[in-house]
Order: sequence, then structure tokens, then C-alpha cells
Amino acid sequence: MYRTHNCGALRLDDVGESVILSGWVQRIRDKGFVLWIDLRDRYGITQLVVDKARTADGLLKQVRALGREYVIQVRGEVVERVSKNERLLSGEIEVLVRELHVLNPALTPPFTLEDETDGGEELRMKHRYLDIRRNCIKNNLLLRAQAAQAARSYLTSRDFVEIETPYLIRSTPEGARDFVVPSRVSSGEFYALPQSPQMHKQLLMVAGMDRYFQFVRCFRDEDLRADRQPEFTQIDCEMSFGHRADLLAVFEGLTRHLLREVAGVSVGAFPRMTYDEAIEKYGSDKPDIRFGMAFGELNDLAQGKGFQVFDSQELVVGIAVPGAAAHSRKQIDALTRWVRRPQIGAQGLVWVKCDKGRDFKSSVTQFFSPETLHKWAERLRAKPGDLLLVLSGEAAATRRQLGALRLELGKRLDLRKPGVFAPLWVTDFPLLEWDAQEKCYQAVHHPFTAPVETDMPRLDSEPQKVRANAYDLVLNGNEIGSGSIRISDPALQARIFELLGFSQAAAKAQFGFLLNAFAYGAPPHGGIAFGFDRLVALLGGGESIRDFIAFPKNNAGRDLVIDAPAEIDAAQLDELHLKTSE
RNA sequence: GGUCUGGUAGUUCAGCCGGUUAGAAUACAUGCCUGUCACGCAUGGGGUCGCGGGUUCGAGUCCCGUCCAGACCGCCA
Repeated sequence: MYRTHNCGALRLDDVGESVILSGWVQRIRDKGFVLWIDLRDRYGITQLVVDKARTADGLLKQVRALGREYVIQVRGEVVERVSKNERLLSGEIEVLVRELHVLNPALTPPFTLEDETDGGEELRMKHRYLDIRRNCIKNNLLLRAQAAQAARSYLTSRDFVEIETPYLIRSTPEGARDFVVPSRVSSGEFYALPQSPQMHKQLLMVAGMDRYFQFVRCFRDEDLRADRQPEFTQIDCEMSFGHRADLLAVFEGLTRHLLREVAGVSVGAFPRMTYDEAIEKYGSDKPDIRFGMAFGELNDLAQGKGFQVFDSQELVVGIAVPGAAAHSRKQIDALTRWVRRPQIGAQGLVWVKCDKGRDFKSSVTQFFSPETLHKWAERLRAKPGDLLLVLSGEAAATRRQLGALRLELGKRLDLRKPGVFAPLWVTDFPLLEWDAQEKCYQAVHHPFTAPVETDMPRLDSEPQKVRANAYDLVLNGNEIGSGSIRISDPALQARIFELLGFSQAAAKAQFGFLLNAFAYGAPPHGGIAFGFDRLVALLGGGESIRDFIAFPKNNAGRDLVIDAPAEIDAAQLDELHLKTSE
């Protein structure tokens, strides 16, 4: 037997027990007459003790020869501690060691395996198996498992069936670049790894499975970011015979369940916001509504007063920054420089300091009367002591810029509180956007998204104004889920393919199997896919999804543990018909 | 594809306007220590300053190239 208990199990009640423990040596404290070992495993830390009075010389010597991260097994007796440690669950007891076996020695790890490690990112990724021994990463993975469990039980209890779909599928021109796998058997042909199981889950609806879900790995061969991995996990869901309201209720319920079970937070009904409203009020289709600072449009109050900068622009729009009237000129100049950086791209920043009287300080007092500035403040719902910040320019770009500024100020003013969760639905996205390069429409969501019913007639007259029956679930400024009601009418699907620039032949070649399937009786259906990595990171209050993935890829898409990707030998290439051997 | 930041001891970093033998903390090793828990104290070992080239009497420091890492833009239905 390697152990009778794990390292997090023993308490005062166990004093007197003879136990066997196994684990890793976290640290040894050698006080001369007495030595302590912190023995660690996944479950916790238990202190082991040997001393001159009670322990044989040979055993003391054995303990002094141990190093950090040695894997050991001890037999001993649970004793009450002389000096207790309140910060440790097992802090009232220790195990007096009678017998010690080194199960495996260990090299000194290249970084300290503690919460506040001295290890840098690259080193930790290279030795990820050591990094995961640290509490913070270990706990993230446990939280992820707990979230998966909670989601499974919620969906299963509502008749969703977990079904696997294939990972070796065919490449499609839509969307992101595919990862591609050469076929050995079919010379010159390739599989693609799925960017999502979209078409298969729709086939499952045609197949009558009614409610499906899957924890599924998805693959996109695009450049990485801190929160973007080439392979990532989705909770992919689809259901039949539901109106949008039914779907939103189920998936809102799932999200609320996860927030409660995993983050311990209860939230009420999720607010809903149309895409247009989100853009107009927050300059983003995934607004962080943990704080206010909603936009106010000032065209009618700011144009035609002789300030050329505003007069010539499509949109004048501003926000009120709470309590920021105290900002110094230097701070405001820094903000101006911030919005003028190429990443943001604003031309300049107009500011107004609201005080209690009518004597508003502003960068544009020579153009606008105090009365006008007061009206601005009213429009932006500003209070005395607030700072108004106003941008102008082409509407879409200016909203995006002000949205970025709003988020930055929210961060600086500490309004984006980690423990607060503010979910919402964003609905009614545009269905199509015009691709000037390809001279055709592109699906904003994907080509199987149904239009909003009342917008159907516009498909022929003004396709760009057609809204999609689509919805995103947004949490604290992050898109955590995205879904839609699907097209289940083959004729409508054919029309959409046409708008997307597919010839009938091309549509048949690419998506013929789906259209064929629909011809055999498709139920009305729709679904959603949750970005599980990001969701877990948010639930765990983490910054980066990499901390919630056991073996993430680095910036360049490399796995530093196994050093992938790597070359393959000529014989393999030959077999795959990729290169002939010389 | 592009922009920016970084690469110095096992590790995290400092190293000024180019100038003597490249430092700190931590880790590691050895010794001491009668209850530690980030134990404490003392001593010690540890460096191709990412790599290649250039400028210079002299380069960790300046210039060019390159590799690696990170953040961002493009991209990501």
C-alpha cells in the first residue's frame, strides 16, 4: 500500500492513528534538533516531523538527504502539534515519521513551485507538469473540471444528449483558415479539423436527436493572442422545436447554474440588448455593463456652433467619467495621447470638466457657451465632478474608439470588479456584411443563420439591412457564447448561399449533404456554442485562458512541453504523398 | 504580414553618457540553531551578458542582422 490517507485528509481526530502517506517534498525546514517536511499532493499539505528525541539517527540522516520534489512514502503516527498553524487545514497535527522510502528522487526544479513563483512564462510552459503542481494552476484545472461537471449535469437533466462528432472532416472556404490533415489512403486529398461541429450538430437535429450537446475541441489556424488558442474547447449545444425565447431560457439557465455552482454568484434575469443599441451605447457588440458611462450623442448640441472639427464629422459622441473632473491637464493630455495611438486611431479628444457652478472648464470654451456645455452634461447624465470626454469622426470608427476609451477608463477607475458578474444577451446582429474585395456578402455569424422573420422580404431589396436571428451571450465584456436559430428551409438556405456568392454547383459541392438532409424533413432548430476556456477563466477570475488550459500553446502556436510542431521524416512524407523520396 | 517590449548567475531582475575584477534577491551546497511553517544566522560555489557581424584604444552598454519569448494590429464565419 502506498498510502492510507492523502495529504489533505488528516485532522485532530486522527491523532494516534498509524498512517502511510505519499507525496512530493514541498520544503524541508531543518532546525538541527528537529526537521519538518511539508509533504504535498493534490489534496493538500501535511507536515511530517523527525527529531533527535524520538527518531533514530539513521532516519534523521535519510531525511537530511531529501531534496525538493522528491517523491517519498512515509509510515508514521499522527500526533498533535506543539505549535499549530491556523493557515493549514491539517495545521493542528503532524505525522511523526517511523519509516521513510524514497519512491523517486527529483532534480531541483528550475523555478519555485509556489503561488508566487519566480518562474517566467516560457520556463513554466516548458515544464508545465511542474507548473501544474502549483496551487493556483492546479485549482484552475479543478475549477474547469467542476464547471464541466456542472454543465453536463444541467444539460443532461434537461434531456440534452452528449454525442461526439468527427474530428476528421472536410475543409470549407467559410470562416477561419482550416488545420489540414493529409490523407494517406486517398492520395492528394486532405481532411480538415473542424472549426466547429456546426453542420454535424444540425444533421443530428435532422436525425431526430432533439437535444444535443458536446464538449468539443475546435481548431482554427489563425494567429494567437493572450486569449486565443489554435485549439480550444466549446460547449456546443443544439435543440429542435424551440422558438428563440425557449433557447435563450435554457442557455441562460445553464449560465446562471454555472455562475452559482462554480463562482458562487446568483444573478437575476439577463438583460437583453440589440446589436444596434450595444453599438450606440457602448461602441461594442460585447459591452461590459458592470459599469455605466454609456455614450451620449451630441450632434444636435455640438454642431453648427463654429467648431470646425465637429461640424464636418458624421458623429459627435461622448461619455461622462465619474469623479474625473479632478484630472490634471497632464492626465488629460495622457488620455489624448492614448486615444491617438495607432491602435485606437482617434484624431483628438475634447474634454469638459463639470463643477457645481456654471463655470465649466473645457478645451473648447471659446466655441461653446456654458449653457451648451451644461446641455452636453445633461445628455451624458453627468454629475458635478465628472469629466466629459468627446470624440468625433466617422460613426462606426468613432464609436469603436470611444468604446475602447470607456473600457480603459473603467479599468483605471477600478470599475471592472473581478467578483462582479454582469451577463447580458446581445441580439439582432446583422445577417450579412458586404465584402468589397470579394464583391459578395459574407455571413456575419455563419451561413446557416436564419434571418429575423419580419426582415425576410428585405433579402431581395436590401440584404444588408436584414437582421439575423442570432444572439451572443456576453459576460463582463467578453463574448462567452454565440448562437442562432438555423435555417431549416432548403429554399431559404439556397437563397442565402446565392447571396454569399456560391454558385448552385459550388453550394452543392460544399454543403450538398446538408441540403440533402434538409430535404428529408428538418425540424426547426437552433443552438449556441460556449467558449469554455474563456468562460472558465472568467468564472475563476483569471486574466488569461492559458492559465485554465492544462497544456496551452505559446504565442507562436508551439507546445513547449513536447516541442510541437516538428518535422516528420521523409518516409512519412512519402506515405502521405507530400514529397517524393529522392 | 506588421508594430512595440524584452533576452545578463538555476530563477527573477539591476547594471547611468561605452571605461577597473558584472551585482542584488532567491534557489543550490556546507555548517550552526530546542517547535518551524516564506524559519533564522554564517560561509561558499555559480556568468560564452541569446547568437553572428560591425563601430571603437575599449562593447553587457552603440549600430546592423538573426533567433527566442511576450503584448498588440491585420487575421479570427
